[in-house]
Formats: sequence, C-alpha cells, structure tokens
Amino acid sequence: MRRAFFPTLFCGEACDPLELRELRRLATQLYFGAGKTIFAEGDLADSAFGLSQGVIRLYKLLPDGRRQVLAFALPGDFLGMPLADRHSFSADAIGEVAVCRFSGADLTKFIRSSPNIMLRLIEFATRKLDMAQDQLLLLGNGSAEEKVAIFLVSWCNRLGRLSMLSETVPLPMRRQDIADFLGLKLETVSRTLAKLEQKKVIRLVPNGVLLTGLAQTPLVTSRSHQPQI
Amino acid sequence: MRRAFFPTLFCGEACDPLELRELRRLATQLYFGAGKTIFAEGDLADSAFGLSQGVIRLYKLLPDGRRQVLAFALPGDFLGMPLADRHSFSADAIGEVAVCRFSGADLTKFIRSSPNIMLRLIEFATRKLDMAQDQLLLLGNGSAEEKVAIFLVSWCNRLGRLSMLSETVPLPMRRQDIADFLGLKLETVSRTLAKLEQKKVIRLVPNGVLLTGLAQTPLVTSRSHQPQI
DNA sequence: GGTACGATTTGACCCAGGTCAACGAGGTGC
DNA sequence: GCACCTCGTTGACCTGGGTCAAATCGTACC
Repeated sequence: MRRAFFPTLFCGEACDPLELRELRRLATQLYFGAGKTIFAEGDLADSAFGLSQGVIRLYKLLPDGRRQVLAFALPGDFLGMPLADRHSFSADAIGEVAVCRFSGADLTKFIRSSPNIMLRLIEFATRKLDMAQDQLLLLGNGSAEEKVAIFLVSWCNRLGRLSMLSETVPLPMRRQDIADFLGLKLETVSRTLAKLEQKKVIRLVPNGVLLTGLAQTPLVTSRSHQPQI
Repeated sequence: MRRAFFPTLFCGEACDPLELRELRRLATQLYFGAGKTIFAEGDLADSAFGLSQGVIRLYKLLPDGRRQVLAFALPGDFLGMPLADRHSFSADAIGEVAVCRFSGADLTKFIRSSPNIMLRLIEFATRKLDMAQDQLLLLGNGSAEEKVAIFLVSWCNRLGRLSMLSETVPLPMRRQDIADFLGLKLETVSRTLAKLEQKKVIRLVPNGVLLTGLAQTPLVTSRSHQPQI
C-alpha cells in the first residue's frame, strides 16, 4: 500500500500539470479488504474510482445468481465511466485494495470545464468499447481452450506492461472468477488448465502459472486484447 | 429512401441549431445495395457514418472465418466512434441502405471545437459500452432459448421506438446473422424459433415473426438491452 | 502437530447444442 | 415450365462442456 497510484487515464504528456494538481486535490485514498464491495450495479454513481493497488473484479449479476465478470481491473485502471448517473456493474476487491475516489460533483464540474479531459474520456471509452467487442468475439466463438489460453496471454501482457511480471505469473482471482469471465464453469477452467499443463504450455503453481510457451490459436492473433476497464 | 435521417446522437434539445446546421453541411448522403460493405475492420476511419435508412450488420471476423456480429444498426444509429483512427469492426448492408457520411477531418475539427458535442459523445460511448456489457452477460450466461427470446424482445423494442413496428415484426437479417450475433449455429436458431412457435410465444412468417407473448426469462428483466451501435 | 474449511482437482455421467446431411420453399433467369 | 440457387427447416447422431460427487490440497487457527 505504498504511494498513491493515479489513473493512467489522467496521466501522460497530454495532461496539463495544473489540471493534474486540481485532480489530485479531488482524490481521496481508500482501502478495502479482500472481498469487499467498492460499489454495486445500480448504485448512484456519486463518485468515480481509480485503482491504486490490488486487483478488482467488475461484474454483473442476474436475479438467479448467474454472474458475468466483465473485467479484472489492475492498478492504474479507471473504474466505470464518469458522468454516468448510475453504476452499470458491481466492483469488488480481490485481496487487499487501495483506490482513489473522486467525488462525483467536483469531478463532473472539472470534466465539463476541460475539453482536454473530455477528449481523453472519449478515447478511453472508445478503447473500452473496443475491448468489450473483442471479449464478445471470444465469448461467442471461442472453445474452452481458446478462452483460457487467450485469458492467460492477455493477463500476462497486462502485468508485463505494469512491470508486475516475475518468472511466475500470479493469478490472484479464483477459478470461479475466471470461469465467470470466460462464460465457462469452474470445473472446465480447471480441466482446461490441466490440459494446457499436459501440453507443456504452462505449469500450474499455487496462485499462479508459469508460461512455458503459448501456442498461437486463431483468436490470440486478433489484435489488441488487453482487457482492462 | 425518402428524407435524410440524421444520427440521433446529434439530435434532441441539447444540440445547438447552429451546430446542427454546420453538421448538415459536413454530411453527404450515400446509398449501398444489399450485402455491400460500408467499411471494414482495420480500414482507416477517415470518415464517420450515420445510418439513414435500412439495416446494417456490424461484425468482426477471425482469420479462420468465424464471425461475431456485434450489433444490427437501425436508422438513426451512429456507426463506430468518431476520433478513432481505424474501424474496429466491419459494417455491411442488409438490404438497401442509405447512410450519411461525415468527412473525417472536418468532423474531427468540429468535434474538438465543441465541448457540447464532446459531452454527447461521452454519453454515447457510455451507452454503447453498457450495451456491449449486457451482450457479454447474454453470451456468457444465456441458454439458446434465452438468447433468441431476448434478441426478439430487444429487436422489437428498438423497432417500436422507431415506430417501425407493424403487426408482424420484420426480421430482415438472415438466420446466420442472428446465429453469429448470439454465439449459436444457424440450425440452433432455426430450431429454437420453432420451439418458441410450438410454445405459442411467436408465430413464424416469411422474413419476420409475430410476437404473441414473450415469457419473462431471468435475462430479459436485466434492464436496458437495447442493442444498437 | 491436528483439525477445519474453502479452493481446486479429478472422475463418471449426461445433455444442450453442434455437425452433417437431406429436404423443401421461394426466387430468378431462360 | 424448368433448371438452378440460396435460404430455411428438420432429422439423426455426436461431442464439448456442464453436472454431480468425491477426493485432495492449502492455509489458518487451535
């Protein structure tokens, strides 16, 4: 829980230092324990969140309990879209988590006053939309093996970009989370991982995997695939 | 092919009449025959399109030919996100189609100069994202029957909103398109429709259906579901 | 150490939906 | 009319992944 990590959405050369200072003023750091809910679908979106430390799962629930995990958020990710009036999905902590919260009213005023920030938001949303569409492609057309393999590849690409990649790739989420992300059952995820291990593509270790070489399946080559919301 | 239909994104009370006039100046009307491609995934997004008349299917292809239909666009829909540099999916006409094209450079300049329009774009993208996430929920968790039923309900809600709903609901797209939209095979779509007809929920007619009462399955109740891009 | 409890793996079986193939209903051109 | 072609339907069969149940592993707490 070291230093405050700011949403990358607001970082980079394009962001005015003055605006950044203003933003920092709006942000407060919050901590959540494992399994705690940051916000739930349907909640008034009276504030916006950036993830500083830890991993968060974003998901939707059906009345009968079925769940679709939309994404796993990593440090730097922004949660949800500012300016929406209600959250369209739930978010809860996987392990310990630190987030920075932006109070809604102030953030809204700030965004509306800055064309610069609005442009970044449009680009942000465009990227999210693109990723959601890649995910649709995967859910609609992938076999269990393709789904799991692509999930692993994309997960370690993301960790790599954050320099959080050691020899072994950590998988902090439960099998059930992966299953709900990929539209599979947890037994199938487990079996598929075992199958990949037999093929010498990965090696399973407690709370992680070791990638020893991932075959290129048709879906893997499909551009981007960097699920992060 | 009557009058020019303008993207609803740019309509409504919030849009300044002066800006609207400017936009109209940027738009040119184009016509495409059945099956013609308006743009393809990966193309330079040097212009943006609004659909005036007809139906368009938006989709992604895999190298091996598998296809995911992302949405069926109806008149008033905007195709793709402005400001992106490349199209992230393909679009082609189902039947005869009229679109208005906005030249990219001019549109970009116009958007960047209008905070008003940028805000609308953010809201637009937020809605699209929300819809994509509902679609993920459906693809990941729905049975064939749920998928088809929800598709029908949502399709006729959209037609209803456009007052394009007569006694019988037109289904201008092929079974294969519906299948690729729902992550099913065309035989399954056909069988499922037949099953729904046996249950007296619908009646099949050439190029359409007659809804005689659609049961509320868990997924149907899941808010919104107004696929349109 | 030992016990308890949740997460994961593994096995045996089943079924929704995929696959393959035949058939039928409209169109269209000659 | 007839040949041809595409789209849709239907049937028979198969299989990938779901379901149910029983180990096994890991970790935390006595």
